[in-house]
Amino acid sequence: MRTAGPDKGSELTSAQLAPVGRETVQDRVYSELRRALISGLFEPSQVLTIRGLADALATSTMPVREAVGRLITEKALEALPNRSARVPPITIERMDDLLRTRILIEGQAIALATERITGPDFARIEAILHEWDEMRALKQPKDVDREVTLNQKFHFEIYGSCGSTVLMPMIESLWLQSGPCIRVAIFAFSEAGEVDTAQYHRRIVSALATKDVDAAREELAADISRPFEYLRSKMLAGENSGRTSK
Amino acid sequence: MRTAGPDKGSELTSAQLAPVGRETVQDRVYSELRRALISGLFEPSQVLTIRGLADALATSTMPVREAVGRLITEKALEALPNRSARVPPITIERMDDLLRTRILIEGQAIALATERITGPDFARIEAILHEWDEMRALKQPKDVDREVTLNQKFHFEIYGSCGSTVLMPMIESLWLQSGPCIRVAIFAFSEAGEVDTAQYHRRIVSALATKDVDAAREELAADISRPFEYLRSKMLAGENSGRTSK
DNA sequence: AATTTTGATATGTGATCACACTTGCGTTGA
DNA sequence: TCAACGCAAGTGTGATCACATATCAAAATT
Repeated sequence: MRTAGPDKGSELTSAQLAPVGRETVQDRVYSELRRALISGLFEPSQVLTIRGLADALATSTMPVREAVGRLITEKALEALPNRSARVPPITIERMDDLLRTRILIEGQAIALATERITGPDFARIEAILHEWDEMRALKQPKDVDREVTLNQKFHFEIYGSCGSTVLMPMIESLWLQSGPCIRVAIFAFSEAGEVDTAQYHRRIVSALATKDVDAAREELAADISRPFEYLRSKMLAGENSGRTSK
Repeated sequence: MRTAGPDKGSELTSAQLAPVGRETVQDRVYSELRRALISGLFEPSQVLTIRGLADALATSTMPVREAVGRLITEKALEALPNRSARVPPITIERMDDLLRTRILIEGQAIALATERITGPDFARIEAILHEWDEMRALKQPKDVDREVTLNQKFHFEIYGSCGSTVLMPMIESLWLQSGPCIRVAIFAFSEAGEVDTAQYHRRIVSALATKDVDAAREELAADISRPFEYLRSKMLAGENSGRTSK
């Protein structure tokens, strides 16, 4: 038997060989679509067809349709009456709804994390912030993808310390839903004078370090709100001129 | 064309015929499994096989596997390393986690609903409470299924008034996850001297009627907590004797 | 010329088949 | 007698096919 269980007295120990852990095609498709959605690769209101995605991902329709179905149940995609799927359109109401809920839930997560976070967690967080500083030091043309990824890693490193297996999937779902908005906002940020995101993150870390629950909630809310508020004002400004997502 | 769109000048208007809205087999399977889970038809730690469910539902494996996949993503089922699915086991930690999160989110929902709820909503809620009274008046052998269903209808009638399309799916997911626990608790309630659930519900309605947000949160939390606290004490009592779900 | 009809293309859904892996039981060996 | 081996049944996964429906464009009719 070649299972991961420890073989009692012979040939190989788990110290030498790590279990390889098979990953299904469906999981890869699901992860890839998740990544694309959080990074905002798909634009709001864009229609996604199963066969189209299958071709793009170089696989058959089977894993894609199951992944799309899963994404629809967590509201990362929207089911059209035709049974097709599209990435949900952006409306002001939906953005307000998302922001309000994210502050509630991620605020709770960081409150729990404040009381549980330990040294190694801080080390990992500092590593992420350091990576951010390096990126900014280079002053290269804004790498939005990298920025989005680092921002995500920073937040989830904190949330992961909250110790709640119920909150985590909810937060992931919320990020999935707000992914498209965020991308648009960050692009806008990059165009209109750079605001230092790392500064907001450092204030969050400070609150965590002093175990100040209320401050952590506050700073986190400020960090989350920023892109939403910016996008909100931008949408309100160009409301009666631009197309508001057909 | 036989679409649902209004035909301009001829035969039938939508006033006469309502769109039938085709329902796929997959949707029916999904709904049925949801219902079964919320009602607690499956016991914790029970393993569900795709072919087994397909046979029980008299369909092929295809709709079942997609429905099961969706239920796994919303944590209503759990993916085993064998790639099979089982209903998640009950642990004290998980129950506490679920309860805490439910109070947070459903509390927010009822807070929003308090400020938006209108006359017709109250009428529907009263109808549900009335139905409950009728059921109890008959003093028939406790119809646990009916009780679970009415309790669900009552809560979701309220939450539906919160106006948040982001909160609603989360609440549904939470109910899906706590379904098995609740069922066990309600059974225990029915055995050990009846506590009047309707009384708790009436207090919630009172708070809603007077638009007292804090009171509504409070009463709702009390209503939600009851079965969890009961089950918690019961599990702690029989901890070192019974099997704690392998 | 405008509208309706009709046909082709595309898409989602469900069923069936093939394959890899796991699991369990029966057999065989020491 | 007991352990190891091996075969068989069961299970999830992915591909392909068949079918109903939706969508769009061209063509025919009014």
